[in-house]
Amino acid sequence: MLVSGGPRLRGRYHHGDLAPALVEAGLAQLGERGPAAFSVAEVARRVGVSTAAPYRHFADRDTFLAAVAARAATLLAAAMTEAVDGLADPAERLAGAAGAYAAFVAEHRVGLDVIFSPGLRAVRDTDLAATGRAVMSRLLDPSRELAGDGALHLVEQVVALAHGYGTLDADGFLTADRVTDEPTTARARRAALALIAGASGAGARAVVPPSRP
Amino acid sequence: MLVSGGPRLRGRYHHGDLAPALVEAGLAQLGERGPAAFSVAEVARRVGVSTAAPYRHFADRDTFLAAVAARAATLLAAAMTEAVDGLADPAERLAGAAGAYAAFVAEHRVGLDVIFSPGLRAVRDTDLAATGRAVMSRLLDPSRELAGDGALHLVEQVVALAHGYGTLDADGFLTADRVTDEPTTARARRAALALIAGASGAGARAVVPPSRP
DNA sequence: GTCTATAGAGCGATAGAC
DNA sequence: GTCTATCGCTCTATAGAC
Repeated sequence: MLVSGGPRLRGRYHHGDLAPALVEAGLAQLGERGPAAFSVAEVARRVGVSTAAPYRHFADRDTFLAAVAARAATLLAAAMTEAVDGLADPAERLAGAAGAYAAFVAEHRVGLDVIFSPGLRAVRDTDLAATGRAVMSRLLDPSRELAGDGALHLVEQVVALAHGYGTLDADGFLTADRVTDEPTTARARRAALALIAGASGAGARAVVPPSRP
Repeated sequence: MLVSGGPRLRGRYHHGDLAPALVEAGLAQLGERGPAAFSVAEVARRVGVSTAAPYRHFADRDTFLAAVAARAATLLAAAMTEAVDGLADPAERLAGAAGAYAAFVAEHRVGLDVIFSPGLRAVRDTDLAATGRAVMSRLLDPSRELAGDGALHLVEQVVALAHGYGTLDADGFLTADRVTDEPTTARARRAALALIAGASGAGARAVVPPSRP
C-alpha cells in the first residue's frame, strides 16, 4: 500500500503514515527473503525512505521484526478463522485450520516459530503475544472437542504437520518433485484429517504418551 | 575432532587434514546457529585457522555449505537406518525413520530443505545428491509396502510431519510450552504412527488425492 | 597450505542538519 | 520526521608473502 502519487517521488519523500507502511513492506519482504535475511535497511529502501527513517518508529531491528510478526499473526488468525467458518465437525475445523496455517507459512514464511521466537520474546510485544494466543486457540478449540485432555498432544502433532508442509513448500521442496499440482492448503488439510483419524480412531493411546512408571 | 596438542596453538597452525576438519566444524556450527547464519569465517575461527584458509579447499561459501550438507545427509541416512534396524513392520519402519529424521533436524538444523536446497543445487555436489536419495529411500521403501502407488503421497505427509517436529523443536517452540518431557524422537514417531494408521486405516482416499475431472 | 592484509559490500545504529 | 553522512562491525573473496 503506497500513498497516492505513486511509489517513486523525487527528492524528499514525505509519508503520511510511515510505521504501518513499513510493517506492510516488512511483511512482503519476509515472504520473499525469509526471517533470517530480514533487514531494516532493505525494507526502508522498498518503501522509499532512508535507512535511518525506520528508527524513528521502532527502537531496533528486533522491535521492528516483532511488529511485523504481530501483523502476520493477525493475518494468520484471520485466515484460519475464515478457513473454518461454517464448519461444524471439529475434525474438519482442526484440519481446515491446519491447511490455512500451512498455506500462510508457505507464502509469508512466518509461523509459530517466529511468533513465539525466543529472540523476539525479549521485546515483549503485547500484540504479538495476544495474537499468538489467538492463533493457538483456533487449533486448540476443535482439538479439545476431539481429544479432551489429550488436546495439547493432538495440537502439537497437527501443528508439526502443518508447519512442516509450510516450511518445506516455502523452501521449494514440495514444488521440486511435485507429485500433484494440488495446492499446499489441500494437501496439508488432507494429511491432518488422516492424522486426526489415526490419532483418535486407533485409540487415544496414539495421542497421549504412555504414563511413566 | 582436533589434532593432538589441543585446539589453541600459538603462531602458525599447521593442520594435517583441514578440509574434513572444516566440514566437521561446519556441521557443529550449523547445529548451533542454523543454515542462514552459516559463515565461512566463523567456521575457520572455530577450527583455529585464518579466514582465508577454507578457500584453498572450497571454491566459495556455497560449495563449502554443500559439502557440509552432504556430510549431514550421510549422518542422517545412517541415523535413520539404525533407527529402523531389525524392524519388520513397515509402519514401524516408516515411523521410526520419521522419528530419527525429526531428532536429527532438531539437533543439526539440517533436513531435506537444505539437502535439496535450490541454492545448493547449482553447486551440483554429487555426494549431496546421492546421499539425499539415500535418505529418501529410507522413507520410500517402507512407504511402498504400505501404500503402493500412494507411496509418494504418504512419504510427503510423513516427511512434513517429521520436518515440522524437527524445525519447531530447533526453534524452541516445543520446549517452550512443553507438555511432556518425552524426547522429540518419540513424539514424532508416535505422531507418524497415528498418521500412517489414519492414512491407510480410514481408507486410501486419505492418502491419494481425488482424481481430477 | 597457511598466513597477513586488504578490497568491497551490507547491515545496525547514531549524530546532526533541516 | 525525514534526510545525509558516518562509524563500527561482519562477511566473502582475493593477492601476495612465507
